[in-house]
Amino acid sequence: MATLTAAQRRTEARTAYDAFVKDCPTSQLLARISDKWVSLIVSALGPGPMRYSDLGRKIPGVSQKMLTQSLRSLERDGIVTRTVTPSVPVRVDYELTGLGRSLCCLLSAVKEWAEAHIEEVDDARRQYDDRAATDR
Amino acid sequence: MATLTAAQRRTEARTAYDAFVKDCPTSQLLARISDKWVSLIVSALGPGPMRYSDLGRKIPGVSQKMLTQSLRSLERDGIVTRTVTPSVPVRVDYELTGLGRSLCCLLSAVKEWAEAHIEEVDDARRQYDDRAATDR
DNA sequence: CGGGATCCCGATAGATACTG
DNA sequence: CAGTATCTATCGGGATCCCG
Repeated sequence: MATLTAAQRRTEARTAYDAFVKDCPTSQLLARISDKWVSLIVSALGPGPMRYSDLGRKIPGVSQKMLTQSLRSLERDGIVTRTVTPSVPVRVDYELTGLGRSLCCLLSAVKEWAEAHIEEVDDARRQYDDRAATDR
Repeated sequence: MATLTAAQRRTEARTAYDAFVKDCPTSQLLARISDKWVSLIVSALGPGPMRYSDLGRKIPGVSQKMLTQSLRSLERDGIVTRTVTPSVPVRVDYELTGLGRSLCCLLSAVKEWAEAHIEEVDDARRQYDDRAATDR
């Protein structure tokens, strides 16, 4: 049927596609754990439980907002536990669950990969930039 | 010196801190590869080279903009190669480099973890949400 | 026509200030 | 100490335009 405009066809395809994406929530989970802060937090919690402020200090450049937000999602996802000790002042500890520990191994591996290959990547970047500069 | 205001002291601390973060570019690299689209793209390229449009079709929900942008950074970082075949129409293939393949193993493992544990996470979410609802 | 650049806009991250 | 509130800057998504 040629009476459909290109825009209509695109909209239809998109609708069908959105339904498909909803059926496949793995993408959502992958998006969550592929988050920059999440990987840093989970790696940081690997050795053992930590307090909120310790996490903030250990993780370079995280804002309180993102720290709180990431920890909340991780708690909701059953990857960390949040333990409040009602002393004065309050003390809040975060710890990996079993699920979290199994994830920690993988994310730590990624973190170590980054540390191990940072030089190669840096070289590649310089080459790329030089090339781009001379190509004009 | 007590003549510094709290704001000044904070600014100083921040300046020193920024320098430290710049000295530690590992965070930047980790941020790059911990990106949602990057992990999907690298995993998708694992089996072999792919065309731009095939990637767009294989990866759920990626926009052209992010696809292009992510591929450019990955190319710059020496993780993928971009090969243009000047036919009509043009054909552009992307392929993992050796560096990219070493990363691919790790990211695929993360992706598989997500697929394997999606149910546990879903259960945890439901529990968390129920708890939150009844806690009021 | 495939691959990509551009513009516009809503969503989201970050900095800062404030609070139980 | 462990957050919340608020404001702004940046980023992602969608539509549109472009070029070979």
